[in-house]
This record gives sequence, C-alpha cells and structure tokens, in this order.
Amino acid sequence: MSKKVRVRFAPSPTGGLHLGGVRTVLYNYLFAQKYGGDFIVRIEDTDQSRYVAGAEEYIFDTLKWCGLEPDESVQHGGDFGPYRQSERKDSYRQYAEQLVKEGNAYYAFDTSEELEKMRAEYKSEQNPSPQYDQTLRMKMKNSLTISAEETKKLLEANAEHVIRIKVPENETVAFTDMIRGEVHFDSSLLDDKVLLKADGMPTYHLAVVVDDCLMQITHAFRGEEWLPSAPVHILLWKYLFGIENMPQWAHFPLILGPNGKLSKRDGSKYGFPVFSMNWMDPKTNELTEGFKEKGFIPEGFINLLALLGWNDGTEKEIFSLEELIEAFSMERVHSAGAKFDYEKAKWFNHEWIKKSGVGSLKSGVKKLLEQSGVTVADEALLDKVIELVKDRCTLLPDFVQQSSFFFKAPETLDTDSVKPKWNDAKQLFFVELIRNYELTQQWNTATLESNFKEIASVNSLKPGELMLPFRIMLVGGKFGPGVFDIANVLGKGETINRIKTALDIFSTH
RNA sequence: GGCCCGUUCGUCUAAGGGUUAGGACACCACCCUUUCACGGUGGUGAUACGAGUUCGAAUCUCGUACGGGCUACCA
Repeated sequence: MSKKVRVRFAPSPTGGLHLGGVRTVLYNYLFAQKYGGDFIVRIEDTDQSRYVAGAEEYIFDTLKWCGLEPDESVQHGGDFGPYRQSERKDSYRQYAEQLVKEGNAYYAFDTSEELEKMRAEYKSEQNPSPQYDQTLRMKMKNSLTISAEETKKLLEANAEHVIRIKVPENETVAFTDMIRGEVHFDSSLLDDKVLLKADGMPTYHLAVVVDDCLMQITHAFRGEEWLPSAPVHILLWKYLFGIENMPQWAHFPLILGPNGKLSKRDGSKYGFPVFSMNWMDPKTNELTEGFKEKGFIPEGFINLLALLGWNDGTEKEIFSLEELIEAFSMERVHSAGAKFDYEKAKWFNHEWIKKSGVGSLKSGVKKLLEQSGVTVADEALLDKVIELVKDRCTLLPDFVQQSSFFFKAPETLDTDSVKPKWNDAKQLFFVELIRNYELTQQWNTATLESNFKEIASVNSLKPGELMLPFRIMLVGGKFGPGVFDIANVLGKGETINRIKTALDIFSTH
C-alpha cells in the first residue's frame, strides 16, 4: 500500500508572490487534488533579517483569491504543526548534532571576517568564488582542524559557531527528477553548506529536509533554481532519515522575463504585472502592481499559469480548475524555461471573461464602476449590461469604458466626429426619429433598428451616416456595443432624452 | 571560472524514428460589422550547428554554440 500523497508549498515570506510562486502552488495543488492527497503550506521564515511584515498574510490572501486553499497551514491548522519554521526552531538542532556525532557534519567557528578573508585569498580568475569545501575546510577553524578538547571548550564557552555538512569525496549523488529524469552530481564539487546558523536557526537546507520528513511529505516540488542544491538535500536524507524515505522531487522550469529569470523589475519596466496582487513594500512604500488589480479574474490567472510549462497533449487551452485537476500530470510539465508573454496572458483572461456568467463578474465590475464615480442603483440593469459588453472586455477595468454610459448620461460628446458632417437633413431625421420612438410600442433592438432604417430611407439618407451620430448621442464616443442594443437597454425615456440633448449641442455653434 | 538544467515559428507549445513539422497568442489580409470588439476564412513564420547510429532523425548518441540557473550563516 502506498502512502497518502502529501505535498507542500514552502514560501519565504519576504515580499509579494510572483508568477512562478503561484504556479508552484498551482502544480502542488493540482497534484494533491488529483491523487486525493494533502496540500500543505509551510512558512520558511528561518532568516529573521529578511522578515517582511504582511508578506505571510499576502501569501494566504493570494491563495484565497486563486481558490487554492491548503489543507494544512498556519491558517488552516493540521496535525503536523507548527507550520512556521521559526516556531520549530528547537527541533532542528538535534538533527544537526546527530550529523556531527555520526561524522557527517562538523562545528565551524570561523567568523564572517575570516570567511571573507578566505574568499579574498583564494579568489582568482579560475575560481571567482571560492567555496568552503573539501579543498579548504582543513584550512579553516572548525572541529575537524582543532582538537576535540578545544572544540568542547569553545562550545562550553558558547563561542559563536555554525554546523556545516561534511560533504563526502568522490561520490556520485544522483536522484530521479519527475520532470528531468536522472540528474547526478559529483560530490567533490559540492561545498560544505551551513546547516545550522550561529543564531541557532537552521538554513533552508536542513529545514527543508527535516520538515519534509516530519510532515511526511511524499512529493517535493520547487523551482529549478533549487536544482544545484538538491545533492545536499539528498545527502541529508541519506544521513538522517534514509534515502528510501525521501520524497520524489520535481524541479519546475523557471518563468523567464525578457532578460532571464522573471523579476518584479521586469513588471514595471515592461508594463505587465508580476505579482499576484498589489504589493506595497512596507519599508520603501513602493507599490508593485498585481494581476488581480490589473483586472485579471482568478479563472484566467490560473489558466494562464497552468499552461506556462504544461499542456495536456491535446490542443485544448482553456481549462477550469476542475478540468486541470483531471488533466494534470507531472510528466507533461516541460523541462525548459518559459518566457512570459503578457499578450497571451490577456487572451486567457479575455476568454474567461467571455465564458464567465454575469454572477461571477458582477461584484468586481460594480466595484470598478463605483470607483470611477458611477452609481449602480439598478442591479437588473447591471446584469443586462454585463451580458451585453463582456465579449469586448479583456481586463476587468474595460467594463468601465464599455458600460459607464448605461448608468450615467455622457458628460461630453465627441462632437468632432459629428459636427463637420452635420446638416439640416440629419437634424430633421433625428427629430423624426424622436417622434417615431415616442410612439413605438415595441421597444426592442430589432424594431428600433428597422424603424431607424426606414425613416432614413424615406428621407433618402444612408443609415450608415446616421448611426455614428446616434452612437455619439447615446454613448458620447465611438465605443460600446451595438447602438440599437444600447438604445434598447437604455429604454425609451433615456434614449429620447439623450437624442434631444445632443441635438441641441449639434445644431448650435 | 566551475557545476547543473535547457534549446521546434517573435512567444507558449504538439509531434516519444516515417506528418506537406500541427495548434494557440501576436502580426498581416479578407469577410462580418459603416464605433470598437467578438466571430469566420486565409497568410507570413520554427526543428541552433556539426558529426554519428539508422533504409529513414525534430525525435537516439556525442561534440560545439547559445540561453538560463546556482555558486551566502538568503530562500
């Protein structure tokens, strides 16, 4: 019998969550859902110096907005807590000590100045970044180079120290990545990574292994930037818990910006969002725009993320979350990095806005409308309007332009598009149109249109030359859905009012 | 520099030895619509290079080039 699938997303709360992070969440979530497993969110806050207020909250807000709720987390509870590594601090030291005892790690007493000195000393063109590794560790101050008594004395005197892994020589460290297949490393080239820091906190390397074990994680997914440190984690698994208990790894391809790994800088530079939601850096007060505020709906955001590095092998591109769960497989995740294409991202959102029902769009649209100063008193009208204009909205804010005039008569008219060609015949036409519309019993799009065209033809006018003025009268500018649809939704009184108002403006000056 | 990962239209990708190398976004043209979209039809456009294996290679192997990542008491 195989173990229950348990996966985790392990973010460091240092700022906004960007595209790649959310995609990692998504793939974790899809995998867990697909196999009836648990999805855990564990906060990796072992670096106090990088603590950023609000970042943790932000992560959970994003998950909520996306509809990717964890089964276990700081906020959701669970039997494997605490889910914040800073609160698990005490549990790590014993594992580090165990490694030392068994000869797989050692105490190192080097100060940061000494480390700097070492790097400066051994730095060369051939070796621009010297590592604390098997070639150098015997030249440093650690429990390998000083006597046991001296080590003991230093420890008892509470001398500042770290614990480093003692990477073996000439060993091939290999594992099978679910996406990339066999990957191997020569241990001689690895450095002796710090496992336990001077402040007693573990580094990522120790914490990820210990917590994945304690939380019974069966599959560990993360970005490709972690691949180079995977051998350290493999070694730790081997020493601590047994390689046979290690989760299966998958390293996701990176999401690239125009110049390599996507960064929030790319966003402001190229005009597209990078973070899931707006993020205000509490230190600098710098605001980074998010997909949510830009006008993406969760369905669109999830969909575009899912297809960035994965596809189901068919030509299907539009997937709901449920469909993704059904279709997802780790084997079909690409191994190559994917450059983010904002145009395509918008296309996904557009498809989802078109596909969405009025119900799911309504509250967002209403909020946007009201933010722009439009009061929405009539909910039924809003429903009708959304249905009418959603096909031409790519981003949520597009609804403002496309539908404000339904709720509020235009304040200014684009007279430039009308006046040069305005004449008495047109003036008369609209006077007659008002009369006709006043009398009509059939207030619907088809009747409005046929009456309009009939009057035009009786007066030997081309309907085409009259429709643009009509649009400007109702809308104020050259946009919006079909003009007779607009008149229909606006209703008799309002339509006639707007024609009258505009006629005054067009005929004077 | 070293190590690791990668390489099919501009972008996301399909094709797991035999296809006119398929689709989507973007772009262009036409149709629809005399607002703009939506929609429809068509078009431009790719297997990085060199060897090898094979009757046959985008697909397997090797090399080269290029791209990316990592190289902290950060994750």
